[in-house]
Amino acid sequence: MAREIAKAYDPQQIELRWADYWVQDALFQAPVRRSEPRFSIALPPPNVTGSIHIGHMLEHTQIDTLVRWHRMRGFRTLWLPGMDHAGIATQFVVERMLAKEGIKRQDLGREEFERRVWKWKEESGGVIKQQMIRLGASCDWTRERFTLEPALYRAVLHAFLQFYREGLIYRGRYMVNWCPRCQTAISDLEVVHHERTGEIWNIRYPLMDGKRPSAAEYLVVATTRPETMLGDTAVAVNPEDERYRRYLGRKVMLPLMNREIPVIADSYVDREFGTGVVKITPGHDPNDFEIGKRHNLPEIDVMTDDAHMNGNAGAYAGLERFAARGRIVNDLKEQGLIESVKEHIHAVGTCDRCKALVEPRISTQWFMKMKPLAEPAKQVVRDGLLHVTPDNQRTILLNWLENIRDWCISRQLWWGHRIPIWHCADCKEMVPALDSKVEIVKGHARAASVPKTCPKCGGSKLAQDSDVLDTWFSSGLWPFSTLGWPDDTEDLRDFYPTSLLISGYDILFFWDARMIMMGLHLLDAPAAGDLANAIPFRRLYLHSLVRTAEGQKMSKTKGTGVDPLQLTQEYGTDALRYMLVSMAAPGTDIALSVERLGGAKAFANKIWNAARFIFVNFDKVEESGTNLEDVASPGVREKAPYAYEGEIPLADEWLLGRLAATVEVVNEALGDYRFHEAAQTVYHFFWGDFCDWYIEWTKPDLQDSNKERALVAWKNLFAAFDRALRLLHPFMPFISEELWHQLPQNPGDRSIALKDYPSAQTHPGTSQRVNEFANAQEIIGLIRNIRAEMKLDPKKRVVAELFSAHPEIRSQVERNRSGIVRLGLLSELHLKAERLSETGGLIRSTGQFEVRVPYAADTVDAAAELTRLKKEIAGLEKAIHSKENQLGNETFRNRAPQSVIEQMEGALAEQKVELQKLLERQRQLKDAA
RNA sequence: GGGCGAUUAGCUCAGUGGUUAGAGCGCUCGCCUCACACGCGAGAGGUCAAAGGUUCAAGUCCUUUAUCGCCCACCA
Repeated sequence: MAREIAKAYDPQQIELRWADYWVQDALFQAPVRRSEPRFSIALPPPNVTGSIHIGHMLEHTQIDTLVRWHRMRGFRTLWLPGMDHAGIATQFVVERMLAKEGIKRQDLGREEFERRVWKWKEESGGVIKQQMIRLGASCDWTRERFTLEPALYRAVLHAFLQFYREGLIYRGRYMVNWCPRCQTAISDLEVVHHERTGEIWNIRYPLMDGKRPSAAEYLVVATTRPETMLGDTAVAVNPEDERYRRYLGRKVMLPLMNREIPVIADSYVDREFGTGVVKITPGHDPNDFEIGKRHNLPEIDVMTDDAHMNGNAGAYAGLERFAARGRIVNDLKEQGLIESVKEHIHAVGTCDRCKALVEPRISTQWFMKMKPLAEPAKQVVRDGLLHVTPDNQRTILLNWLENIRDWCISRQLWWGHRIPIWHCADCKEMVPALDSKVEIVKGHARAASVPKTCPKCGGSKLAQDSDVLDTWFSSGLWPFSTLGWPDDTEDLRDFYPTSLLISGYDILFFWDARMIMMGLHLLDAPAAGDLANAIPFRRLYLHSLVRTAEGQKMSKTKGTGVDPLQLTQEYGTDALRYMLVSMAAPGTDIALSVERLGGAKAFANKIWNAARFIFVNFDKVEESGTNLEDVASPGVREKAPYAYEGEIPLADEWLLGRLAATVEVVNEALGDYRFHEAAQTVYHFFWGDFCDWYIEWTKPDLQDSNKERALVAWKNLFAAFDRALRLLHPFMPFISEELWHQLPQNPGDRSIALKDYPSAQTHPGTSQRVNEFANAQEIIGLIRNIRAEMKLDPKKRVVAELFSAHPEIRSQVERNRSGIVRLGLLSELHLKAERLSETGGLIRSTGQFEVRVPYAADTVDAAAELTRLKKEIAGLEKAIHSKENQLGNETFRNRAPQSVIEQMEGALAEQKVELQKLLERQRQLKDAA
């Protein structure tokens, strides 16, 4: 019966089918509480802001490769998926959509707006899940989580209340980063600094002369933001600065505002910079805020939430901040108070999300004390309880933890976890939720144990804080909240700490560091000091970022983003996965390459066609009465390799040896996240070893008229193919699954993903036989080289001669004569008893043997051959000299390891023999000419 | 301003102190050989950014320089 192997490899035909199958049958549901070693990993939850991009694809491919690899090696494997509500980002997306209808969120009101965002979340989350399924992520969808679902809201409440009780969360009026577009405070991390060329204005502040500003005396201050001067409450000089000492205690007139402000001394001021006089605006500059505190200066906020000038801005009230700047500069000019304007390069802070210019501003917000939390985190990172790859990221992380500052966790948004604090309208007391219970109202969670009366004044007018938490607060709980924390669940006991976190290095501080700190703090308590079991992941791998072919960061707004689904349709998911993984060397970003993608597809195509070869040819065998079951059933495959006449055929043994070696390299490489190395090794095994040599070598055996011989060949081939597919599976899950199902399987075996990974210990092969095959390969290579050099008709069979001084090699050649003859396209192969003559033939040689194809004089370009020889001789001489030098060096002989010396001596001896041959051929060729 | 990284074949990049430094793509030559032209076979192509140092031995470790990136940072 003919197999159904389509003539052309068409990933579209197979991938969707298996993607659905894997999910429908819940093949990747993680079993609880069994004895095997476990491997658990939490998916970095994608934001529900849209769809999967190529960066997710890289991340998911790397995770999936490791997850499938572990699962196949017998680990009880959990990959827990889910999504992040992504407060500010999602709210931004929905607001933008509403804006197209001309609606603002305030028009809808909080409740209706939240309803709209939920609706969006359902759509976007659904799309992302479908994409992930389509891309073959082998996660456990039965455990899918969402950061805003009731169980996770409960975890947030629990964590918040604990931190609050412990005094690690506090509320206060401080300078924060304010995004006027998003109209919320944002954390330091969410401010992205950009170098921009702007202007710096030097402005004269007249000194007060009694009751009136002096016409002649003034101080010059510099500013890049003239609009903030309306909030100035002092000017400052360095206390050591002789130039200005005499002005201390005097006042200047703040231009435009007609406000007298003092000249103060503060060591913060750099005498060397500018004029050495600084205007102090405590309401709009973080440093000035600190100085203001030191000197008890008033703080004047001159702007509104949306960055217009407010009532404190005098005549400029109502103007947008940059319009105000223009007007102010103009007015100062008219009054002759601008001393000079210069171009100035400085870093401006922008909102990570919406790119608006961030305004430093005093505001009442919630903060988290980070220093106490950072200490244990530093410890686990420093002591290696948490293993970080690449290593340089470890330093970066430690550095950041060392310099950590408090975290502003409140956001003036509507989409997120509402802060579980109630404010008493009468006495302003803050009352936390009584416990972390949640109730479901209209399908969504909220705190259930709401305080009804104020414990301080007994008042009953309690209103919940209107702010929500920074989205990273809930993300920070992800590795344990998803497993049921704060309850002591079976999943939590079984899968926590997770084995590994794979994330992009761009969110190392945002997310990874916070998970470490929060996990250590919140889960440490029961076991008192047992950091190793509180840590949220034992290993951390920071993957690279995918860039455009030009090396630019991908960006949707610039249109340089790439849709992975589209690439999938064109090249296949397996090809895209393979391309990403094969380029994923730790620590280096990936430039997306269409060429590499094409190469990856060619690889998939190669695999497909190898399968076609096997099955199409087996059809012919089947016609003669042998069933597929007879040679390829799981039981038959398992017992391979099979021997013929008491000996395992050379190619079979060699191939299995290569497989074992490949598995060993793959295991080591994946264990160290060297995905590229693992992928390339697999590639060379399958293409080079399996297709180019093994299949080519065994073709005649498969058709051997001796039925027993043929059956052995088929059995070994099917077994090898099965193992090769399993080797490939973590990298290319779809094609390997598809082809694996073409083999007979036990009824209970539902997927290759649940079968064993090939072992490096099985049939590593004896070095003797592996070497024998390698020699045959080398001889064939020499023959082919001669043929190409002589420009022989590729179909023309020729006579060749072979000489080797080693009896073992001579007998090897006898044993493998037919293969050499066939792959070298020879008519005859003569084993000679003495060195081959250069005249009348073209010779290629190694230290071990030499091969000669006799020629008619006109088939070879003697001059070209001489050039080639000369070059080869030069290279060889160089190598020999360097070895002789080293070996002649006494210190080398004393200090180098014995193995290195022996290896070198062996190689030197061989190279010397080879050099003699080359020199002799050169001489003969010259003589003939 | 502080920190981190990169510089290797035409291009994109691997490379764990130890034989004459590798891969993919591209290039050259020859082949539609009954699995595959997304293929087969054979080749060409590199004073490893520069200089100095450590070492028996350096693409690999150290120092300096140059160029290009990235991250962090409150210099008006």
